[in-house]
Amino acid sequence: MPELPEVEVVRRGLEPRTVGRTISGLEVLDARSLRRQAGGEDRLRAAIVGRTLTAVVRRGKFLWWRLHDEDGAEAGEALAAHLGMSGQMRVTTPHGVPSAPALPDQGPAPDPLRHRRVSLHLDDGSRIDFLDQRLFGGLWTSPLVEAADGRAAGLGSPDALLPASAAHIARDLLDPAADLPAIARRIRERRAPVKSLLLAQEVVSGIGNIYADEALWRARTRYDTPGEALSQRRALSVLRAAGEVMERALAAGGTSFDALYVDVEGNSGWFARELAAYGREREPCPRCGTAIRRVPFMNRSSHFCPRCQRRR
DNA sequence: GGCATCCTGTGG
DNA sequence: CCACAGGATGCC
Repeated sequence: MPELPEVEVVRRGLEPRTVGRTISGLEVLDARSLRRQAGGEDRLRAAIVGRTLTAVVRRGKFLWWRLHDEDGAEAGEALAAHLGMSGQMRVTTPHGVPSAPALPDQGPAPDPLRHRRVSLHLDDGSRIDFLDQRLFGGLWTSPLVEAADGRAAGLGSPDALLPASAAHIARDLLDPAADLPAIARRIRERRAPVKSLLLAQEVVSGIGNIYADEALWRARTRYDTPGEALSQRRALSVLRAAGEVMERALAAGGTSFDALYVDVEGNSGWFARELAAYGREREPCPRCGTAIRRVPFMNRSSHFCPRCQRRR
């Protein structure tokens, strides 16, 4: 579940079901999901089994659990997770899988545990399953470091500690500590197309291909406008548009095109219906009626209205 | 800073 | 068979 709103939906699902529980076991069905774990499965198991999950935190698309030892001491490292293109976190309880509905009118629900790669067993008998069709995501531990500005590291914890492996990730647009004028200035220092800057997680995090196209549509700006061609005002308007569209998507439970993108109970989000540009090639622009175009961009696609989105 | 690369799967 | 898919990274 790729972009910020979908990851935040997962974080909110995990929080009440995992915080305060202790990890009692680790099951690795596919070691490729541990690619980022130094020392592999054995080291991961040694680092997490017996420890208690005390917070679930998110910055951009990175998630992590804070860990405490049996004696209550901070463990000094986090259990980090990234969902990649196709990762899911699913919670199962001792009473069985909490039903797995997909989108409406989609026929029979697929096997809810297809592509299960790693499971965490918790002391209350529940299980967190990490599912990942394409294996771009994963789980790993990483030592905690202090955020450069000393502010809360992400959503879900008040302190400034974050995993070293996420320390290069900028703050996201739902983070109260994000400095929008400063982000806008960084965008304007660069010649690269504004869309690639929106996707650069070290500039501003959480935005992916869907919400980049949606933000640019809302701000009436073309994907290939050079960052340096934007006024401060327009750069800020693009960032505000991105923040707003992600807020709205979060309120709708995220964007789901198929059963790959679901919350911890297997439910889809409903924001796909509200997308104006992404995935709407040849459909009329909701603002001016011109057909939305799709063009190749950076090994993927950009969707835009050729009439009301301008280079500026 | 742009591009291939890591993967599996679906749809035409 | 080919194109395409919500991402991050490592390498010129």
